[in-house]
Amino acid sequence: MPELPEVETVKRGLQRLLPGLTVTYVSDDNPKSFPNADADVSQFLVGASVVEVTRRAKVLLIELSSKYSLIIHLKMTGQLVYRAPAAPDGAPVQFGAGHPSDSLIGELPDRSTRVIFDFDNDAHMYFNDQRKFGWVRLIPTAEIPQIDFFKKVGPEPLAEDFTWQIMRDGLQRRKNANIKAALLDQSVIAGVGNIYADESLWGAKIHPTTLVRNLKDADFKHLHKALRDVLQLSIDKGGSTDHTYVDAEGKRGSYLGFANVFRREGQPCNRCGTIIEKTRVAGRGTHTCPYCQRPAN
DNA sequence: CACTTGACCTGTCCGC
DNA sequence: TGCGGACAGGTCAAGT
Repeated sequence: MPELPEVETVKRGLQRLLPGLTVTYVSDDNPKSFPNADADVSQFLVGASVVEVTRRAKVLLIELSSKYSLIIHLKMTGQLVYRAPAAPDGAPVQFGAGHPSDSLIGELPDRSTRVIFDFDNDAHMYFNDQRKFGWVRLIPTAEIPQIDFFKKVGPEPLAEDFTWQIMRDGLQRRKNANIKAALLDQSVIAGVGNIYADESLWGAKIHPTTLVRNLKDADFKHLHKALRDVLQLSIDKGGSTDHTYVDAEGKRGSYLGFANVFRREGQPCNRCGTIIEKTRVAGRGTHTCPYCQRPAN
């Protein structure tokens, strides 16, 4: 579910809310969701305080004062929601408290809650995950760079030094694959998923089945700009919410209201009016304008 | 090695 | 209304 803009939105919310808070208790209902939440590591979790919340690719990192960090992957349906304690009558509502009016989710925990973190200010953070693909792990902060995923993950597409040439050279390692599969490859570019692959290819007027080896420099330049623009726009809109994604306060993102192709099959293209089609490319639902994005091979 | 496909889970939606 | 099957935004492992 969550791709780079969604994880970035969650990270920003948690970075405002968590630093300085101390973990007082952790419970989990599913060993898969927090495979090493046992006595070996809990001593580095309970009693530790949050130093900083960061993001790399689609992974959240919560650095703790114990020299350990929580690593969290939301995968398809994961949520990480902070709830402040209910305000006493007459007291001002705390930032991060439940917002019944605009929150997508209600009472927590609910049946998708897998892990609950309690903090010393009586707030809770809920890791919810309907499909149980996501996970939380606690590992020494110094060992993070040695994890296979971080060793092979590609560059951050919004980094200042992510030039179109770097993007071209990375994608050309997958020269015989189609461009959609290459964009989804986390070792080529970090954080791109199905939504922003489709949106950026529409922006660059490239058909998703086009083989990477058939793309020209002009295509890579257009794709580079389209990808960065669409990721930044989505972050500005708080990410995309289809049905399960919410930010750190349980609120939906509004990017899908600005999407040009994703989930718009049967509707007219915003550029030329041709009806948007949905097909299957690289094993994923894929949205294109058949006029703007004509297959090149 | 490069590339594609299936599996992991649960919930929802669509057609019969 | 009920039921089976397809599908869902991510990543691995296993297959060709």
